[in-house]
Amino acid sequence: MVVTLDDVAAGSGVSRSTASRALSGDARVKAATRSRVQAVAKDLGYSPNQAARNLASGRTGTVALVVPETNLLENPWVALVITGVCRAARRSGRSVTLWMDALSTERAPEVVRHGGADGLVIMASAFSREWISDVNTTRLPTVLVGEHDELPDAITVGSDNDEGGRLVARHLHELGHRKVAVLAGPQERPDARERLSSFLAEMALLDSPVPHYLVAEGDFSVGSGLSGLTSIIDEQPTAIFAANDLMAAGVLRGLRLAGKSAPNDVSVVGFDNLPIGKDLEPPLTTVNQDPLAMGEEAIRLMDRMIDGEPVESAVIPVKLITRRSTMPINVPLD
Amino acid sequence: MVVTLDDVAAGSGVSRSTASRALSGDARVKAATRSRVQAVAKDLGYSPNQAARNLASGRTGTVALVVPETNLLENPWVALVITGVCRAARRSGRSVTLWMDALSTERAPEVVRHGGADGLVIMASAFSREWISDVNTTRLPTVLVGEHDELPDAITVGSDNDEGGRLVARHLHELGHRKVAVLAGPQERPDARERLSSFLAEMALLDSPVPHYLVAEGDFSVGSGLSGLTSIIDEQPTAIFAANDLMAAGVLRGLRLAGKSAPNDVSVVGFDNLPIGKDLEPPLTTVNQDPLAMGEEAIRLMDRMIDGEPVESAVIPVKLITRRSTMPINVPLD
DNA sequence: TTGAAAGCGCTAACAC
DNA sequence: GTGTTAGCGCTTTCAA
Repeated sequence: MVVTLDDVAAGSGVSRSTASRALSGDARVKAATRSRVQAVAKDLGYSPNQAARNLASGRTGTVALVVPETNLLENPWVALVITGVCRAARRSGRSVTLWMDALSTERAPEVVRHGGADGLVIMASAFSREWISDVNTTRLPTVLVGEHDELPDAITVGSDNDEGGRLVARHLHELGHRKVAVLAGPQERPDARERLSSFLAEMALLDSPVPHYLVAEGDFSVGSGLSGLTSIIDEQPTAIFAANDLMAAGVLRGLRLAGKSAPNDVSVVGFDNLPIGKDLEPPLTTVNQDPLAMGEEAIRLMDRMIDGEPVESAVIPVKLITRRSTMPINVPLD
Repeated sequence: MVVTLDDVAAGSGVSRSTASRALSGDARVKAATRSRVQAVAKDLGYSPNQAARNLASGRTGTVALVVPETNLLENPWVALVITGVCRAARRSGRSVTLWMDALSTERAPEVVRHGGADGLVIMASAFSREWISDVNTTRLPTVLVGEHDELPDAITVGSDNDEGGRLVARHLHELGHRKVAVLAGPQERPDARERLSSFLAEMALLDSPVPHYLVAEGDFSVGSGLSGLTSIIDEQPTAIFAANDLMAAGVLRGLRLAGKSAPNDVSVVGFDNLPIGKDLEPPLTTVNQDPLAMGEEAIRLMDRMIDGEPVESAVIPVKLITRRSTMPINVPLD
């Protein structure tokens, strides 16, 4: 509505095309011309009309970030991924459209399909079945944060859940625990399955296979940690591995309600390393994921895909964070 | 690149304009025509090119949501506001560009100024001084979530901090507390000032004025709750009002470190009603804000502003949530 | 190294 | 109720 490229061109005595090139850093314009145009542009307070630019170039400079609403509300982990995505997007000159939707199929795919964004970054757990076909028809570059069963060939950025599960097994084993219970995540999720299977595999390797009756399944919520606990506590395990921190928090609360406490009665390990882990009582031993790095990696891959370069899924390393919720067996504290 | 409006028009035997009107729900097209066009569009898999639409209409259908990165990381409260904004935006057919930036002045205002969005929703605490001039030059409709000193005339959506502070005062007074300490928020923030002044005013009304040496200032972080506690605990207050939940969490931790506990030794009240409050030990008495409602209200105001209607700042009610971190004085528990 | 010209796909007066 | 006609502001061949 205000200052257009034509104004800048006229003001600097060049054609519109040259002005355009100068401002977008085209190598072909003479340095003197470029700086003159830039000066005029700044002088006039010119800023490009994004819509026109998008229309002419066929690109939007935008990535759509699809997040399940429930997750952002309950799970700080998602906030970190978002942060990473925003940071990286900004660095590569993109803007981020936040799509906190994902559950109603209607609008999102449509808007996204055309003109909304150059690419899609999706929190895998946001995926309903319906979405999948849409993502497939959409020929947009897509990166999944976390794996998803329905899209096995997708480009993903994941944590090393396999290594994570094994780290926990080794840690508990080293502390002397031989009767260890697992509160697994929802087994329809690949990450939850991997944490469980790797943990069980490693325990078996360590000659301490975990019997069936010491395995329960939750849904990654605090509440399911609490209720899941009741189904295994009677077996008197000396340690419990909860497949995420929220369930671990539920376990700790449940133990308190049952008049027991960690780590004296039972050692407890989580997974995620959410910020709240430090503030639990006792502070939680857990597996650190790096959601910030995952978000950044997602954008890195996305940039590549948009430029038509070949890319491969990425796995971000994890590490064990030892805090006070685990302790060696046979060495009562206090 | 693929199916355009012209294709739809041709396919349904109408002009492009009619097709356009039919698809955008213009009341002037005959119902029969509309449904025919819509059918063809669906059939062809048409979806509108957003950029072209924006360019032609001069609107983007987008609001930019500006959030300080640190807040999203540390403060779940912000996640709730974002959720509210996204929900409401979706309902009114807008998309949300997340601007997790705000600290570097450079790019944000420029991109936002032209073509990026129809309006700005800003978390007030994101505001650096530099931003302010930019927001003023930008003639974009702007809604602040929370007040900001530098923009006293802005349209804002705030919580009723005044009422909140008074609710806390009355609650503690009713429980019999007469020696109450305050851990205030950073006094450069209007909300922090209001919570403090209203609390002090109400205590004075109740004939229990709070002396200077029982007032400390923190920065709304857990750490500052912990350190702030040390400066008041020697005075042996029977209750502490921390001006947000994060500081209250710090206070609880500090009390434990000092070998004391809430509520037996000291009652503790927070402000915000963050989800973690329930999981603290003991569960935290606090003032509930409704960030979800704030986010939604922000979009409601924004829609109005974009349509050129007059709007006024909104204040969202608060209420006291009583949990176990406060108890009557003189009645030892356990 | 620069300019001229042709759209990108759509909306919105303005006629009919 | 529907068609005609201009652009929206920019990028991008294609020539020069």
